[in-house]
Amino acid sequence: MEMNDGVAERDSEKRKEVMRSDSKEGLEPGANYRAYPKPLAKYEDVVADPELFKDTLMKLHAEMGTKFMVPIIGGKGLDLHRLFVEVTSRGGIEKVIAERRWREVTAAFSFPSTATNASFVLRKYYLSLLQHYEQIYLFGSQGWNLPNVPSNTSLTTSVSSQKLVEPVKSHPEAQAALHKRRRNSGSSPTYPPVVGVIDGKFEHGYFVTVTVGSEKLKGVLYHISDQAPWPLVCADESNLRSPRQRRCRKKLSMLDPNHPKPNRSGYNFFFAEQHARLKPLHPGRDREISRIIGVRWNGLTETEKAVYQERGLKDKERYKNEMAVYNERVKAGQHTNLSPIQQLPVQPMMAGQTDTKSEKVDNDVNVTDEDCFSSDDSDSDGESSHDDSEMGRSLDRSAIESTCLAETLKEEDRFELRRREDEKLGNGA
DNA sequence: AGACAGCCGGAATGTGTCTA
DNA sequence: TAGACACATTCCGGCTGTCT
Repeated sequence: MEMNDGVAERDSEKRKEVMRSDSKEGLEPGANYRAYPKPLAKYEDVVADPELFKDTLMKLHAEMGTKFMVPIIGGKGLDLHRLFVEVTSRGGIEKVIAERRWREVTAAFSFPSTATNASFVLRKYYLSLLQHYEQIYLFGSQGWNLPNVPSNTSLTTSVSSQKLVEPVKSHPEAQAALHKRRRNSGSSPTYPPVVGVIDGKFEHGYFVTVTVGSEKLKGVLYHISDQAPWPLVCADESNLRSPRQRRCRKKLSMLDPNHPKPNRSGYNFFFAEQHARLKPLHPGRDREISRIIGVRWNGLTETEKAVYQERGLKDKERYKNEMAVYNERVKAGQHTNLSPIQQLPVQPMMAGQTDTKSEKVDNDVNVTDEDCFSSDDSDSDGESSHDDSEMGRSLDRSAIESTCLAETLKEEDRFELRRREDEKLGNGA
């Protein structure tokens, strides 16, 4: 087995710590609370001894009254011990899913090429056969809540235990599927508003107080990723290198619809104009269009360029003025839509899920921090490359009911109109 | 690094159907 | 009913160029 993943090991230890401390005060036994059987061995022991693993796993299923069998994949019995080791050595099922490492896990089994959906099947079996086992032996969890409890009312439980409330729904794909179904059905459940306040921070997460409707709950948001614990913060912009991180930065600038749109250069205006002209002539050949525009730009005389550069200068001036007004507003403490992080609506989320594309999917009403701040994923991020059509799709998909995003869009629309008017004025002049 | 545009293709995942 | 398979869907980075 490869427990050479020191980071994963440390993560496990930290998760255990959180679970332990949390289980003392956070996971309050309720009507749906079920205590786990005591572990019969240490995690290290079951990892080292496949027989002990099998024995303890069967006993667990017997005690919990759940069905246990060795699944057949690709004509062979699935090595559950290996599956358990592969997954837990990567930090557990949640982390594997969140970090999209199922492929790695699947690769460890050398399934025949005919088993095309092996990773999907592996995950299915892990969830049904090993998830509780993982909770007990890896995380030291002492209990869990039965499904049917509205998941959004259970942030009082630890993050890890909360994910057990509706384990299937907690996973990105399942959430995506869920959302898909919701989209198809055209209906969505309504949840009470959830507002979270960060009480404190520790190395791998935050202590939070969450108000769910009229209920005040305390809990832990645990980030198990090796990356920055709060991807939306992007505090250190010097580290913003990858496109994903760049998008975080853009996202932040997009957050506040009152933030002036950065000025565009003369070339930007030229590009937009030429693109609109060339698009019908070269459908589906955008890269070529870009290249042509570049050639054309270089072929312009200084006088011709000056026309666009003048527009660029005007836009620069516009940006300068708007920024001055904006900065004054910020100084005066007037509203920008950029809420202090402590006041952000917080979606109950599971450990390691801060970077998954689907968590907001699970939230049809409330706005998650992801909706507004995600550095990643979420096609609603308004990435330049997925502009209008993508935005429309994403709205349709997930955020149409999101107050924050809807407001943001309204503001953006207004601003866009303003921008276009400016442009017209620029053209007229 | 991000602004402008938006399609392409790979990867991951979901879903439906067929077979033993 | 589980497994295998094919197809559909979704996501996201990359690509083009130049400028600020």
